[in-house]
Amino acid sequence: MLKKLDPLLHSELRLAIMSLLISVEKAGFTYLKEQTEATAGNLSVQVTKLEDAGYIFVKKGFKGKIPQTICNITKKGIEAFEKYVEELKDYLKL
Amino acid sequence: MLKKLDPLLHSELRLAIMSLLISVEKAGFTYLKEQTEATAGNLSVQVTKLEDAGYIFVKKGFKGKIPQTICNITKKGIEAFEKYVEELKDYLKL
DNA sequence: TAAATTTGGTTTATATTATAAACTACTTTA
DNA sequence: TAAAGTAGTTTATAATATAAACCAAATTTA
Repeated sequence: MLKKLDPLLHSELRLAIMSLLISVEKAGFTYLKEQTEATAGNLSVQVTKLEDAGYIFVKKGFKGKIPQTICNITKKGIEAFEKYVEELKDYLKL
Repeated sequence: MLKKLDPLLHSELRLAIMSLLISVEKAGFTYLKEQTEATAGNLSVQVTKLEDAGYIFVKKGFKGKIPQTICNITKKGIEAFEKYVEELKDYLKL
């Protein structure tokens, strides 16, 4: 039987964010925006959702005088991502 | 760069339908309903969307006196599914 | 140095999508 | 023949994604 997929990860943009954070471990808002080609508004909303879920950790600071938002994936986020991948494999016949 | 995923396949229920049809080649509405555990209404809507896209072919007939809807995956559907799997692999780091 | 533009976002409104509830048409069973 | 079951569709609503509008501060330009 196919398992219910984590709806928080089964979203193109949120999955892309998580995928990037799995690789780089830490990334700025602007980097994520460039890589995903999302609008700032959409990215802001989805980052907040991932943060609320405890999948990522967001730290706000400054790079010189310019505000900077840094995102890190959490242990919980890594586990959720890995679980999602395993569940999705059944759908994809992998 | 991560590719844009086919929105028609990036839906849990539609993906489940396609996944089942890839395996069995042909399936009745009731079989799909049992396997996916979807409500009939939701299933009906999603089947129609896949049909409209040309990803599946729907044949309506009768099993005795009882109406029966049979779904088959099309060549286009198989190709779209395979493309989706390849694109998604980048997200999943597979 | 004042106005315009850019950077780095958030908030809010709207469009899209998913889902469930209500309904239809027919059949079987009590 | 009334009630319940089968096999769905249509329609209304809830959830989600996305974009547009907005904000504050910094930087560039005239």
